[in-house]
Amino acid sequence: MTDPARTGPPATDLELASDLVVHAARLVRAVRRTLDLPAGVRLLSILDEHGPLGVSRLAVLDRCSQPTMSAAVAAAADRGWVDKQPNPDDARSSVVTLTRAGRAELARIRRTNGETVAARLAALPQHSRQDVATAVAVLRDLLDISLEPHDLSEGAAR
Amino acid sequence: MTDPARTGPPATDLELASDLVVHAARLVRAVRRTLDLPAGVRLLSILDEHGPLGVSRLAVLDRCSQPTMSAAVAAAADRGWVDKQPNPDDARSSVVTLTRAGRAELARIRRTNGETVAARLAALPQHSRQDVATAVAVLRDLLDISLEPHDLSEGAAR
DNA sequence: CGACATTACATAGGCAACCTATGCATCGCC
DNA sequence: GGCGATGCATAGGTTGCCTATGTAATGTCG
Repeated sequence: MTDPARTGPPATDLELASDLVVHAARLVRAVRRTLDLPAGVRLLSILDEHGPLGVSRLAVLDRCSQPTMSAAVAAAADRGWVDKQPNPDDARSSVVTLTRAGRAELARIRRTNGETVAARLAALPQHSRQDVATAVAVLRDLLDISLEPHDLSEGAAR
Repeated sequence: MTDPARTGPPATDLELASDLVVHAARLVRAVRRTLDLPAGVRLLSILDEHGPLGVSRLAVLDRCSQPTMSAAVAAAADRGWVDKQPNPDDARSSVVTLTRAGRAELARIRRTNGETVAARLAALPQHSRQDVATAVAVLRDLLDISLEPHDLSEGAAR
């Protein structure tokens, strides 16, 4: 298994953190190849989590640029997954809402992808369901703190 | 924080597995934006782990197509990170080897990326080092079993 | 109330990473 | 020697994402 020529087994915090990213990248591509992972899924996922939002705020939450999110919203709107209306309180901004069809599409993708991944996880006796939850939590929290600390956190609540 | 309109909090195995992929995708893009994550890193990482290999085998290990790996190898060879020689035992195939410079480059990227990610992880008191190790293991093992079951698993070592 | 910075979004243009399809040379085998 | 299988390269096209920039609406301030 181990090759004597390798630099060293992943042991340090640095290698661990680096490996986290590398393996995440591999997983994403592997999923994109075999399953169905359009970029718009993340948009639907955010709207499902946070409710209606404007484009810029969506971009921040997805850690992408505003033009990228504009395109994603336009594409999703074309397919009827989201509804984009001008904000009545601010003519500059929009309000993007998850439609019923979008919710169904999100559920469909979650189901298909989830089934595959869950099946593979089930074949790994060394990893409990709790381990997967831990992995998800690590990834999520890792991103949360990489945002601007004060402004974007759901301005609706206040 | 929670919005009453949302479909539901991630609870089922399916949603958990799906969220794993979505969050992984977000992390990868977030890292690509701020840090340095050229595609070739994965190639170097594989060579570091497994030692010299041919292009097709590398592609399988990285879960990418063979042409993609051919391009990655060519790019890495241009920069002196790998050495590509014809296989003396089989004129069809090549043997790609990690050079000293490639090893150094891999160490550099692991250091810079690792420092950033590790620093952010350190700012998350709710996640232990063990949690990160768990996350890495889940991602890695998840990919291991998605391969052909018998042939490619470093047939050399055993 | 008019000038000016700020904010929210759209558009233009381009690049990087991948993929499928296909061609070519070699190897294994009968 | 013919023939399928294997290893790799090339061609062509798609997706995803970025920076730079323009435009319109909003807040601010003299």
